[in-house]
Amino acid sequence: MPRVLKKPSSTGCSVERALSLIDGKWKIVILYKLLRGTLRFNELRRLIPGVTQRMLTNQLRELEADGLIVRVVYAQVPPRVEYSLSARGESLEPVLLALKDWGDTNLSSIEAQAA
Amino acid sequence: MPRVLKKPSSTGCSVERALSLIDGKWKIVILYKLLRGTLRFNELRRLIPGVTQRMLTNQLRELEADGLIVRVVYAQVPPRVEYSLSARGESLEPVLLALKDWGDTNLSSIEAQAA
DNA sequence: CTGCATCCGACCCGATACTG
DNA sequence: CAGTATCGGGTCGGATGCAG
Repeated sequence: MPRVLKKPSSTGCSVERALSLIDGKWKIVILYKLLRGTLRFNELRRLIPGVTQRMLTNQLRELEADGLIVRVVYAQVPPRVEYSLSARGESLEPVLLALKDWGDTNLSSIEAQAA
Repeated sequence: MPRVLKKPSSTGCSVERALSLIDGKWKIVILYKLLRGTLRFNELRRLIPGVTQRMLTNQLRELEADGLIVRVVYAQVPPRVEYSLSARGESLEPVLLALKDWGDTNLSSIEAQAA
């Protein structure tokens, strides 16, 4: 497994470094979905149309490695894995909500213009 | 110039679509730097260590196409091009500030843990 | 159900050289 | 100063198949 340094990070300002933790095609959406509570793997998959299981796994692993989410595995058959926000992940709530508010307010006009 | 469809977008929820406007390696940082006021091309370049002029140009073009920034060219020698936030770009301020606050608060502990 | 391994194409993005 | 053009490698990410 590569799992190499994709984040040399410490490039610049705090915004830039904060960004490195949530960059990735799906991380913010995942975090946003988890705001409402714990979700299982396939529940997340259904909530995020377009994500492949490979990418979902990858992004979840990175979020876990960065301490933003918690992964709990129940040793049973069938397997059951639950993902939830860590305290640190929850601290991102203002950012996520600000982004959603902005989207709700501005997306329609922007998409209309772009078309 | 390709400038093709890199954003099929309209994939899912509002957060996801909002995200598509600010994804890209440098967009959020650029927007954040412009919060403080108008900047010229090379000023931005100096403020964002690590960005290449190619990427800076690309990201500025996309931000302009999405109506988040305004590009003003002064016909003179030497050339002078100024970038500033559009009204829509300024409306992102809560998001950008929330992200910076989060970074300031949590980055040190996260980076300590990661190490 | 929840993954991991592999193949493989697409594109991102850096380096470099050149222009008005 | 503020770009554009081109080359090329590295990575992202989709599809598929297999496993516990």
